[in-house]
Amino acid sequence: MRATDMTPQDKSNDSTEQKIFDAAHELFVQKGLDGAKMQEIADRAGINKALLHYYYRTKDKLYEMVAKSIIHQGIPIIQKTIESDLPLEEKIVKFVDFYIDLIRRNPFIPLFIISEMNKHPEQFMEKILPARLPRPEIFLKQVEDAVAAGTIRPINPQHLLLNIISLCVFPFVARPIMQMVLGMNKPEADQFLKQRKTEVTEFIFAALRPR
Amino acid sequence: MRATDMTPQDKSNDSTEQKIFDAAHELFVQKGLDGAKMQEIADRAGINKALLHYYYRTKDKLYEMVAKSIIHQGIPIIQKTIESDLPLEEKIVKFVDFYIDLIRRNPFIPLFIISEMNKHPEQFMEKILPARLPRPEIFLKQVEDAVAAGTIRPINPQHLLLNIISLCVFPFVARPIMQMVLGMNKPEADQFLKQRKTEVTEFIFAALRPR
DNA sequence: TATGTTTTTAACCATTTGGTTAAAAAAAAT
DNA sequence: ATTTTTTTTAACCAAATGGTTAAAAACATA
Repeated sequence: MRATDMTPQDKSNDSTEQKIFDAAHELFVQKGLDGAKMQEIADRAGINKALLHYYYRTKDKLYEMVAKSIIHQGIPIIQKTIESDLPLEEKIVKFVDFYIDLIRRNPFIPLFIISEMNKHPEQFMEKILPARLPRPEIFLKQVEDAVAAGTIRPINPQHLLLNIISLCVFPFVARPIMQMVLGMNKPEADQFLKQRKTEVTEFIFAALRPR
Repeated sequence: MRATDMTPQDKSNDSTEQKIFDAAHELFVQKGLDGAKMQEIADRAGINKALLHYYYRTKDKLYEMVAKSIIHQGIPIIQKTIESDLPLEEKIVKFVDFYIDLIRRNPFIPLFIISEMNKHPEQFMEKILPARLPRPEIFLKQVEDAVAAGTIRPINPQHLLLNIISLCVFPFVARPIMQMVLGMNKPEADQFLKQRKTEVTEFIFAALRPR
């Protein structure tokens, strides 16, 4: 059984193993490895705590499987887009489109990654992060070529990639405090974040327009 | 005694109270409220655990004082710049300059805020976040006026503010994974992050240039 | 020097935590 | 129908955790 076989899903007709996984997924996302407790996971799954150990052996193993599943929900979309042969402009549009959609539906993904990556760096890097990460070489080359051809303003490709990801991710990660600073209630903030896709795309292309 | 009276500082000739605060600051930053343990804090401070309670009464109170101190290290610089009467262009340059400097020296500030804000939302919002947050009204008005005057490309002021902050903060928050995706070692990543200030400023002004 | 106050220590406490165990119950195989 | 295997239960365990207590030590004052 691999991490990709066990993902969060609909709750009806669940096996005990799936019930545990779903409960753990929710609690690890909300409270992280240290904050989520085994008894709490058992309560949420509606099972006896000893079953956690029967099916997953230790808290760490359960956590690692959940964490891998979360990573697996986020990384392939980046990979598919960044590594594709689409023309640069189309690639940027699609990346922003897909990535913001993904994060709007699953804001826990970047939140979890950032938090746990910094709280448990060794465990994260050595046990959770997949061996194969998205490779940006095609994208970087495309940016270089576009700069050389004069179709975009001169810019360091790595900084451009980082800018694109920053603009997509950060607003969702910092949502609570940004909402307060901008004086928005929840529906207003929802509406505001709905606009991110077009705002980010426009901002990036404006920034890339040759002089 | 207020949170502003107790900040992390040089370790020589410390009072016991300061030693505790410094140790707690380090450990809460590294591991968060749930991950940092009182005995661990006492060990790091080189004191007997009972003193934690003598000086700070409970873990929660110690945490809240440390958290307030961390917030206090980050927010005033935003406030001072955003709320100043500087012309818009100069305000953006100074904001990016000061803010990236602050985060480069203290990457724990946004990391702590994002992580703890999402792990303990009620405690964060009700006990830690100051009543007075930076007010963006002057900045937003300046952007509107510049758009109306045609000195910058039409853009929603709130999105612009969010874009600026995203570009400044996110690379430091996501450093470990971005470093791996971009295939950099630590010195290379340090050098790369050194360039953020000019890259971000250029990117923003390019994005704002009227058509 | 004696007294009062503050700080520190070491032992202790009740609860929580991740994990174990053996028996009972349920499911599967013969 | 019986036996074997798997799943579940409830009780238990040792260590960890945040916190308490009373006495000793250190400091300050008269």
